[in-house]
Amino acid sequence: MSRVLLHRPSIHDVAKEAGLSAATVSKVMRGIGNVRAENASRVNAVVESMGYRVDPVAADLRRGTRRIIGVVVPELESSFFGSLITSIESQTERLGYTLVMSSSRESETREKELIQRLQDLRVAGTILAPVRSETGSGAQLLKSQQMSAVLIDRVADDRQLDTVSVDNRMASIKVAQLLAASGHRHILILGLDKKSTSTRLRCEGFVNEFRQLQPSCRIDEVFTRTGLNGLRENLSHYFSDNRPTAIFSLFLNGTLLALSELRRIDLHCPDDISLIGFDDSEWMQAMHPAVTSVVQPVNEIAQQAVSLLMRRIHSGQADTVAHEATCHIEIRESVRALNQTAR
Amino acid sequence: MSRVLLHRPSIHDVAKEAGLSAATVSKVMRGIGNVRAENASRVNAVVESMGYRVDPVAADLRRGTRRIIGVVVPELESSFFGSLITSIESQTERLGYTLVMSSSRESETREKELIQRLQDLRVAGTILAPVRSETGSGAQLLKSQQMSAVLIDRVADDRQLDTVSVDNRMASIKVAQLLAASGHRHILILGLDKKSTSTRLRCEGFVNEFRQLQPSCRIDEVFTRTGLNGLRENLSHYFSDNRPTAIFSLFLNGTLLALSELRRIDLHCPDDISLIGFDDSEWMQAMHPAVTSVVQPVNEIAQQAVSLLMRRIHSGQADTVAHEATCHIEIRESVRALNQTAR
DNA sequence: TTGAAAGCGCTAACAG
DNA sequence: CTGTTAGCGCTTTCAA
Repeated sequence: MSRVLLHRPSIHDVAKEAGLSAATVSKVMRGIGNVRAENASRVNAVVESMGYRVDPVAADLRRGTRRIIGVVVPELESSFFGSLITSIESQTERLGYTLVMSSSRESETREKELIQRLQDLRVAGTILAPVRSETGSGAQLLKSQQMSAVLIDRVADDRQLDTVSVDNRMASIKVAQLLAASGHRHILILGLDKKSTSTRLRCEGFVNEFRQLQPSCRIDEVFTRTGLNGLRENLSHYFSDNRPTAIFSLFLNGTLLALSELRRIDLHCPDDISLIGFDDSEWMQAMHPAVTSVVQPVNEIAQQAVSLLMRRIHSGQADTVAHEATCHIEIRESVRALNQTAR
Repeated sequence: MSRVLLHRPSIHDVAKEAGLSAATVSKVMRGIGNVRAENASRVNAVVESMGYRVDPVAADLRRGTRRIIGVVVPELESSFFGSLITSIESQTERLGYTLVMSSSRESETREKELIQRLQDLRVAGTILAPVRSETGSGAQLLKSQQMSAVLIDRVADDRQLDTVSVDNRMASIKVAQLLAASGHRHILILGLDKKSTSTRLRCEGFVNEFRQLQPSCRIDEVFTRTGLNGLRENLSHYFSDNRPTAIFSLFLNGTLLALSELRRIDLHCPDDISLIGFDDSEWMQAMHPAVTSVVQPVNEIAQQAVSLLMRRIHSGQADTVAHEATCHIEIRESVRALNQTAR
């Protein structure tokens, strides 16, 4: 005897059709409370036939909670943040949260607006990967609004917010050890602007360790403030007078650029020069030579971020933790020992 | 005289504090209706001092609308979908919508679940970039639930849903024209599996046009069903007996792979062989040689998708449109004319 | 085991 | 111009 509904059925429509109350239907939907088996199955039948589905927004409103988590990243064009978000998504949806993610496009102003919007949405929690400029004004807002939040990736020490980052220094130390053990003495470090904390840590970690392992070493640095093309020019110029035996790139496109420049000046990798760089990419294993890289543990970062966020959401006050995930080096063909002697 | 509130202030808290009604505050917040200037500024003052912000979720509930748009893409790891989403985001947020995006991770099952979840959320509209398998079951769900939706990217003809795709055939025709005009006769086409519609169109478009322009041509094809590494093997094997004068890659990583393989067998690009490929990437212009590529108009796709979706949301019934955006070729150094004669 | 009533935070209709 | 009333769709007492 069901009338045709113009709009989607509400819990009351179901209740009416089943000859029960909305409260009972609600209990059945959530699988809790004591409902007579007979009534429960009647409700289920009606739900089925009407195609009823609980409106999570209305449910949240009533409950006074929002099963939403906000994520703000500086960009979505790179595979790093792409896979990070993908991983965060699978963590959070398992917990029943909906993700609202957006890109600040490296704009600090936009970052703040986005956080404000998340705050307006009354999200349960926020995961923020700050913009490069790192003045931390987004984080500031998170704190002043007392939002449950965790900072990831480009993270300055923070005493009020949980943070998850990668142990950049240790990763670079491992690179230094690898190259030193392979007999390299003359290294080129390739990077973009030197301002960001992670770049600085990667640089420092390498230089300190390498100098210690190979006191008679030479470490050159090629940086730029004018993007990839600027870096290419500097690199080109550098290679006109210099022949390091290994290149350590601090970011993905630097590795690609190095590959291209080596080609141009006809230096063979790894025969003439070794190459290792931060960030792994799908094509690296299919390349010739397959490229050795420092891989950031994206899943661990995501998993830690989500679990810290959950802790923060549920336990409110708690001591802040700063998790540092460990990178590992994916050894492939592009790094080779200098002197094939011995053994 | 304001008490300290434990929770965030509601519109009633503001009303009470301002000595007015919630309805009046609501009018002020939305900047509509007639409110005495004096009262309006009092409301604004209180709003300011209490830090009040409208709860868009509650507002939507009451209004019976959801200012949410759902987006489902097959993956977020590639820069294509990353920038597509970034572009969609800036379009939709200008219109006051919040984006809920997620990755189906190339899983058809997951795609359906995600759409179902968007339906549960009562989203105003959905933008779907279907998974590669293209059986269209996600699209089917969209239709059967009568959701406002538009399909993008990998799109089969659809009579019930608006679609936005790229004119793959025409793009490949342009590539054929470029290579033919440059005197090439022996071409290698590089691709992943040949099942997907866009791959097929790209292939067909090129082959037909090229054969017509250069009747005495030879077109080889190297594909694979075993990922990038499989493609590399096939490519390697191919080059042991063949020397085309140009390579046309149907996807981004293919271009990279070709570059690497050319390096391995010491063929110089573009002196010995020309290279052009689908999808543009930041590094291409910084490479040596800078890589000529077919660039998909991401912004146009996003803009069309959003405007078609809005039309669908607001005008409900309307004839379905299938928009095809035009690719352009970014000419750089990797393609060169064969015979530098004449002129 | 069930349902009536209240109300999450907001907006819309309408009477004053 | 303003306030009262009545919900949006749901969950949660709490009395029956």
